[in-house]
Amino acid sequence: MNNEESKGGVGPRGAEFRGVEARPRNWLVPVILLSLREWNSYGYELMERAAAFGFEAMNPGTLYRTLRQMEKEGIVESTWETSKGGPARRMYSITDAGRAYLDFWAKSLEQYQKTMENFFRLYTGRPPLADEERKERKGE
Amino acid sequence: MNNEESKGGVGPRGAEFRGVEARPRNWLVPVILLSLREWNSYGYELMERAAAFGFEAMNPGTLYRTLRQMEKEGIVESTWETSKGGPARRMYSITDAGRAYLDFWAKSLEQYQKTMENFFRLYTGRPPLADEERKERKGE
DNA sequence: GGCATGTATATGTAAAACGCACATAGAGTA
DNA sequence: TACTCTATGTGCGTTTTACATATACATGCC
Repeated sequence: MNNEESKGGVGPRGAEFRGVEARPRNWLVPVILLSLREWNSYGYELMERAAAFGFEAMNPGTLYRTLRQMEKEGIVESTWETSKGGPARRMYSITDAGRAYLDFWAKSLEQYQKTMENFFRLYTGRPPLADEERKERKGE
Repeated sequence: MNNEESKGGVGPRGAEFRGVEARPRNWLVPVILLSLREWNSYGYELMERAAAFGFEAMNPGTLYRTLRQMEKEGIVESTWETSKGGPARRMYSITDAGRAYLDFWAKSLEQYQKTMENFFRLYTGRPPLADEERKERKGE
């Protein structure tokens, strides 16, 4: 949130709230692994596929750095491909360790989905207390 | 993932995968705001409530620092409370800006929930390609 | 009194993740 | 030649977060 906007009292209503990014850390990793489980691919193509999972405005640097890191961890492997027309590509494929890692992510995400449902049950289900009730509770 | 474990080929199967944290960045913020929307509270109590939303092993430092940051941003406000027995508490309440912020978070989370459903549709719904098919696809 | 325990808040530091800007280069085409 | 599209990468600073540590009040117990 920007300071100049919150001063008014009501707060900002525009679309620009700072730090609201409703996806987990390293979300790119499971997305890449899921893509690679379907078919082998390379950075530039994976970037387009990632757009469908919340990475509409993806920075190339982030993707390529992530891929290198993943390879270092052994969850993907790559071969340098120079045969096709255009610039050379680094073709990636998922490893067995990568599949295990993806499974682990899936379990973790499933758990988190339940937590989010909890959140929404409280958020939508129970309306916030009226001013009077809140004031009493405050004195409590 | 640890290197020594991924060398075998199959990869680790234990519970210790590095960097898998399936909750969104700043998840603590909407959790606190939701709690404060119900009733005013203070750090120590908020910590216990956050446990129900994926913060079972919460570090106090993280929470208190987050609360201060949130106050600086104007989405919560606090008063120093010395009346009760025990150490003094900093009582927090949500502001109007905070409610707007929470609403924004909720929309963002809803969006992300759909993305996760997409993920699971691909993950569970469509089984991974068999080895033969993958090999063909690899050669393209 | 002295001491342990539970409650309550806070800082210091360092690593990891991430966004943004920028760099490099092959291939086709006008 | 110059321009564009494809393709891969590095440098750098900010933010987020985990972990360790510090402080202090209140209560009960010996």
